[in-house]
Amino acid sequence: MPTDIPAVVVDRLPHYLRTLRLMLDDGIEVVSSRELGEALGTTPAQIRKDLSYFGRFGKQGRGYDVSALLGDLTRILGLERSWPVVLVGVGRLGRAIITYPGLTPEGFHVRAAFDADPSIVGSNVDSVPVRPASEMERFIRDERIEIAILATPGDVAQDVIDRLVACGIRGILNYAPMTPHVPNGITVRTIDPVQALQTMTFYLRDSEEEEDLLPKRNRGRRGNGRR
Amino acid sequence: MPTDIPAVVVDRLPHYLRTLRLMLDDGIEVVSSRELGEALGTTPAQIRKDLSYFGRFGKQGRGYDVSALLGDLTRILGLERSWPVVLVGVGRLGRAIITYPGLTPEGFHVRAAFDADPSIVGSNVDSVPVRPASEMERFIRDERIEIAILATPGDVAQDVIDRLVACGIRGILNYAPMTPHVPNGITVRTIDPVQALQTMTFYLRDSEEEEDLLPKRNRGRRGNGRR
DNA sequence: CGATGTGAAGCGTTTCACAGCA
DNA sequence: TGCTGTGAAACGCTTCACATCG
Repeated sequence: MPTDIPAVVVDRLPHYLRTLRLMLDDGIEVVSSRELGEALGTTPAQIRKDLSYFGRFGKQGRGYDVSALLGDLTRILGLERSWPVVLVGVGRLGRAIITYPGLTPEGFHVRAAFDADPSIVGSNVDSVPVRPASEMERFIRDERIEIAILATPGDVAQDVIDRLVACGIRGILNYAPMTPHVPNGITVRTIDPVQALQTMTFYLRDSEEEEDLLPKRNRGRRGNGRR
Repeated sequence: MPTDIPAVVVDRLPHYLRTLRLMLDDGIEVVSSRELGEALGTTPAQIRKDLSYFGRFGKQGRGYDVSALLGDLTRILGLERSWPVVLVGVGRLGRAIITYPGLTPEGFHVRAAFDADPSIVGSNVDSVPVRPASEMERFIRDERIEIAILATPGDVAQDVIDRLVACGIRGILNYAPMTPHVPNGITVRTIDPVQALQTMTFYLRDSEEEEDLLPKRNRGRRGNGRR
């Protein structure tokens, strides 16, 4: 398996996974890169090139065996096993994340949640124990946890990130609206709905003028959001 | 203002905004591209190049006036006004989104929520009225709403997207775990924590072997997640 | 002198086009 | 014949390096 895969390629693999599962559920056994591309909104060439980074999975003249490719991608992404995670910050958002039923079926198990507020420490959220922030490092080290979900306010997020990294966390799913700084080798993904909305408004900016049917100075074609 | 801006550039502007606000709060009046780059985890060159797509905002020998640049970026992104949005799908996730206090201060106002379930139609979530899905199109058209937040189950999401697009929605913030298909000119941003986690596991995949201190065949440097 | 704005170079990703194989 | 896998071309983004100017 090649040692340097473009990050954009890795980012697309979960999409492939999801679509292949749907196809398997529909009883589709073989799929061509053209068909997969249509389902995913990409080009056949991109799918073939992406997969070629990891090996040769197709049968010429036929396409890809859905079930086999599903298995291969699952293994490539490291999803044949389950992953324990911790959550930091048990506010409104943190609770919603713990309660979200989509993580467990994908193999991500929230083992503990941490918060600085003594009034909620000791309680349970959806059977996940809330522990004091001071015990965070020990728990992560003892349980050999590598993934953390961060749902604290933005102003303490960087401190928490530094602590997480120091005790062995290697992947952080960040819900705090801030710019995370981490050393090389640590993967951070930030989920930020406001940021997403703020990029959309750029493209919507002055559309009301167009809607008013006033044929002003001809507005040039503006780039649209990808996908 | 140029008519074709790379999408990656637009995606970064909200980050710039956020950081500039923090700097303004800290009383910083002037910032150089080097300082901004450090705060953002990018290079000075990228910031200068990004900004250059929209005009000339800096003073040579000095840097950028924080407050002025903030205003310019706010205008560029179309954020000097507030944006009405609708939410579709009032399940656990939909409620969490409505309840999330971060949208309103940024100027995004959820005007109505829609759901097919008659048992919740007519209720309010955090003072947002839940209306029947059948009234969705009329409401969007009457109120001239351009942005929708989608929080339905994945299997109905594409149908909803088609309806949204048909009645004038131009930007969709998609929380459904699926691949959205939209015509050109419609902006979709998908928020998918599972996808984010699944890309992280790729980089963590076989780290336990390394941890076990068994000096196996030398493992090459593997690419890490950007940022 | 210090920092911007920007052509041009460098680099990474996507697309093309076709050889090779079932 | 049909579709994969893949070098090579095309494209787009990032980085460089410097002329320019307060």
